[in-house]
Order: sequence, then C-alpha cells, then structure tokens
Amino acid sequence: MLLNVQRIVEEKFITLLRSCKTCERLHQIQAQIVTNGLEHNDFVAPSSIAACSRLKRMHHARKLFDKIPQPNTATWNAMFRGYSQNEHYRDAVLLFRELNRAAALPNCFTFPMIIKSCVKLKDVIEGEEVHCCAVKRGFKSNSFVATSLIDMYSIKGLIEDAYKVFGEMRERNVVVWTAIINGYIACGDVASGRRLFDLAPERDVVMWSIVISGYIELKNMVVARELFDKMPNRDTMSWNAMLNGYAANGDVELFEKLFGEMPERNVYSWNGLIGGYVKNGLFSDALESFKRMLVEGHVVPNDFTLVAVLSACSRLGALDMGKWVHVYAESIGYKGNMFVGNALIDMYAKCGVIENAVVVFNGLDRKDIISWNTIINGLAIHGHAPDALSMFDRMKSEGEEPDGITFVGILSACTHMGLVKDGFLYFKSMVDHYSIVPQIEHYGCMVDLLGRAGLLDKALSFIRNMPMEPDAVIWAALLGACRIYKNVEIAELALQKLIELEPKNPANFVMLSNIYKDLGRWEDVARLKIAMRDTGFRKLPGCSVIECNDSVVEFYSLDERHSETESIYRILKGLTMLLRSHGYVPNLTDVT
DNA sequence: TTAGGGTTAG
Repeated sequence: MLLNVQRIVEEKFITLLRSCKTCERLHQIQAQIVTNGLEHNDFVAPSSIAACSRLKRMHHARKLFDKIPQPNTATWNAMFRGYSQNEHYRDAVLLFRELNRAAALPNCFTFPMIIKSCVKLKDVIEGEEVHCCAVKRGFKSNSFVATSLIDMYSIKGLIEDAYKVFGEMRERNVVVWTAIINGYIACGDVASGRRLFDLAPERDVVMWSIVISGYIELKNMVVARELFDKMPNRDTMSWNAMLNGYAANGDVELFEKLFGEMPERNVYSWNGLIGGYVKNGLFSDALESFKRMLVEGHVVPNDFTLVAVLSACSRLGALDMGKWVHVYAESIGYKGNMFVGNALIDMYAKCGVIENAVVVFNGLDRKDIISWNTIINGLAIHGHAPDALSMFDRMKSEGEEPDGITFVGILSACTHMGLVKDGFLYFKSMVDHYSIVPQIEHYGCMVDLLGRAGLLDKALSFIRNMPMEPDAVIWAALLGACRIYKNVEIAELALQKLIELEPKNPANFVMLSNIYKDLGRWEDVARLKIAMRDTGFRKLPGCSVIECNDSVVEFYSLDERHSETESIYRILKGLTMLLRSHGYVPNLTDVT
C-alpha cells in the first residue's frame, strides 16, 4: 500500500516536470521533490534532469546529478541526452568516461548518444574506444548501436570499418542495411551501395530514396529515374528528391513536369520548384511560382522559400516584391532570422537601398560570416567605402574571422576610394594575419585598384608577378583601366591576351574599339570591326529589367515587343526633351 | 529515453 502511494507521488512529479516551461516553475517543483525526499529517486531524477535540459540548464542538471550517490542507468542517460541535445558533446564524452569508472552500466540507449557526440566532435579515436566498450558489453549486434557506429565510420570515410561493424552483426534489419548502403554512397562508392541494395532482404522507401539520391549525386538521372519508376511506394520525400535532381541538373522541363505529376506537395516540394527556377536563372518564374504557392499551396513558406524568393528579387532588381517579402517574412515569424536576413541584406543592397540593408543587418539575432560579407560588399559596391572599412573593424571586434570573400569587399572598397596604399596593406594582411592565400579574384581586385588609380605600368608588372596564370577577368580589368586613361599600348597588349583566352567574346573588341574612338583613330576602329566580324560572334545586346505592376518586364535598346511600345516611346521622348531643356547633354560615346 | 532520407545566404 505504502509502495503504491510512493508510485503515485513519483508519477505526479514526473507529470509536473514534463509540462514545466519556466526555470522558476522548475525550481518550485524541485523544491517540493526535495521536501518529499525524492531527489535521488530512480524515476524522478531522470525526469528532473530532462526538464533542466529542455530549459537549457545543463549546469544545474549536473549539480543535481552529482549529488546522487548511485545514479541508475536512466539517470546517466538523461545526462547524456541533455548534453547532446544542448550540443555539449565534449561534456557527454567526458561524463561517459566517468560512467566507466562508476558502478552503473551503460545500456543500448547510452552508446548511440555517445557515438553521435564523438561524430560531432570529429573524434574517431574516442569513438573507437566507445566502440570497444560497446562490444565488451555485448552490444555488437544491437541495431541502434551498430547504426550509429556505421554512420560514424562512414562519415569519416572509413567505410571498411563501417562494413566490419555491419558484417559482424548476427542479425540485420532494414535500417542497418540502409546505414551501410548510405555509407558507401557517402564515400563516393555508389556501385557498392547499389550491390548491397540489390542484395538486401528487405527494401523500404528510405532505402530506395537513398540509392536514388546516390545516382542523382552522380548526375545520372537516367538510372535515378529508372529506380524511381520501379520503387513500389513513393512518398513525398522521394518525389522531392527527383524534383531537386532535375533542378540541379538544369532540366527545367522535366522538373516542371514532375512537379505537375506529384500526388502530394509539401513545403519542400514548392521550395524545390522555386529554388529550381532560381538555380536555372529563371527568376520571374520563381516569383510566379511563389505567388502560386501562396494562393494554392496549402503550405506555409519557410525560411528556405523566402531565401530563394529574395534571391530572385535581387537578381531581377524587383525591389517592391522584395519589400513585400520582407513584411511577409516578419509576419510569419522570421524577423531577425539569419538566413532570411542575409538574403534581405543582399536584396536591398542589389536593389540599391543600402540603408535598409544596414537596418536588417543590425536587427539580426545572430550574424555569421555571410552576414558580415554581404553587408561589407554591399556598402563597398554602393560607394560607401568608409562604412565598409569601419564595418570590417566592427566585424573583427565582434570576434568574426574574415575569409577570402571579406577581402574581396575590402579591396573593392579601397578601389572605390583610390586607397592604393591601404589596399596593399589589406592584401598583405590576408597572409600575414589571417593565413588566407589570395586567390585570383583578389589579384583581380588589386589590378583594378592600380588600374583605376592610373598606375597602369604597376598594374601590368603586378600581373606579370602573379603566382598564377592571369585569367580573362584580370586582363579585362586592365583593359578597362586603359580605357579610362587612354593608354593604347597596354590596351593592345591586354586585348591580345584576351583574344587568346576568350576568342569568342566580342566585348573585348568593343572595349579596345572604344579606346580608338576616344582618340579619333577611326582607321583602327574600322580594322577592329572587321576583325570582330571575322570571329563570327556578335555582342549580345544589353538588356534591362524593370518592375512594373507586380511583375518584371525586360527590354532591349529599340525593343518593340511590348504591347504598349508606342506610348512607352512617346513618354521616353517627352522625358528626353525635358532633360535636354534643363541642360542635360547625353554621353553617346558608347552607343554603337 | 533509442536508429536510416530534405533543400538556404556572399
């Protein structure tokens, strides 16, 4: 009878602890537990620790745990689970060592948690010790333990060790088979994964999907499709895998068709469609699909959706749509979200509203290297070079380590301000302070920096001393600078290099031709025109886009495709006249 | 109290 009463009290505390949402409430409950003398109880203690873990109070949990003279296995496990859920993997592993010294025994729940912590810590040596311990305790054939070991070894590329775990099991279920197949595929050996798949005594939807994804990874959509058509039960996830596969391989028609055929669509499916359009440069289609998703999708967009849509907005310069997405994102709970925020910063910067980009940046809950790089680059390209440089100082003072891309922004800020000396100091500091090896794009920035400052000879000798072969971008930067400073000699040299590197790019000829024009060397202009014609390639006409009534319209020079061409040109003519009457003289030098 | 499959940003 007395025992029954105790069980009821224990149960009451366990229920209270499970529903506990605040630290204050937790302390009240724990005080009552102590009053009832149950703080070391085998059933109550694990729940108490789990409640601390949910509230991210592992330090407090540890204090409770350390006071228990002989914690049972469930209590130890509650500590391990708490540490791994709160990403304190090192603590989990250290505590596991203490478990080995204590009287309690680990069970089949313990090992997967500790092995996963070793994976997170990238500590295979420790993982191997845990593996030995699991074998000693007789868990060699436990499917949960084996699955985590197979994962651990295959993530590290040690597929033979993974296979050994698999091979030494007495019995294997479909999850273990899937783990080893996944291991081979993750190690790049799809053929072995496929052989095991063909041998497997049982195949479920997860196993099929993993093998299909392996072929998608190899860009072998034909075999992926064959398997997809053969698999007995397709779920939404497998449909989505195929959708993303076609999108990643640039097959727009097939992913559109597949999306149309899907029996069910979740948010991942819509993200696959929208992201697929973005990946393939079809930004207007991405925005149209997003609108369709909102109307007929029956799913709420998530951060991924918003990022894809915002990146389409950036590429199109669709500022109004971008602003709408910003308001919408905040209304569905993504205010301050880093992923969405980074995309918003980029969108505002690319659409020319750098002030809004700064506001979003300052409102982020947490910032990563991409947040810093996006804002620094945004400020630099908007001519706010001093702000870009002070943002760089702020970045360092807030403990973020710059990477190669940060320096692209920094060097372009220096270029904008003509800070040649500072540019060189920053360039040197990459190696000296941050161990970043400058890549060709950094050399390109330096050529641009010297070229725009008019130091063409220095730019040329800088190119000649580069540790790698200069590419077309480098020579084009030099050629561009030659245009500004009308230096024909170096321009001709740069063009010669450009023709070798990109014989099919007529833009290079146009650039030199413009320099001849500037100098009135019309014979050379004509000669170049013939040389350009001989390449057989025409320069693609420049294209502009404008956001108009909720959609984005593109137009070329002298374009007459729009249904309202006549009134557009009438208004344009009116505007030009108005500008001229105010003394504006257009620069027609580059109009060919 | 346990396991195997999803996409982000420069």
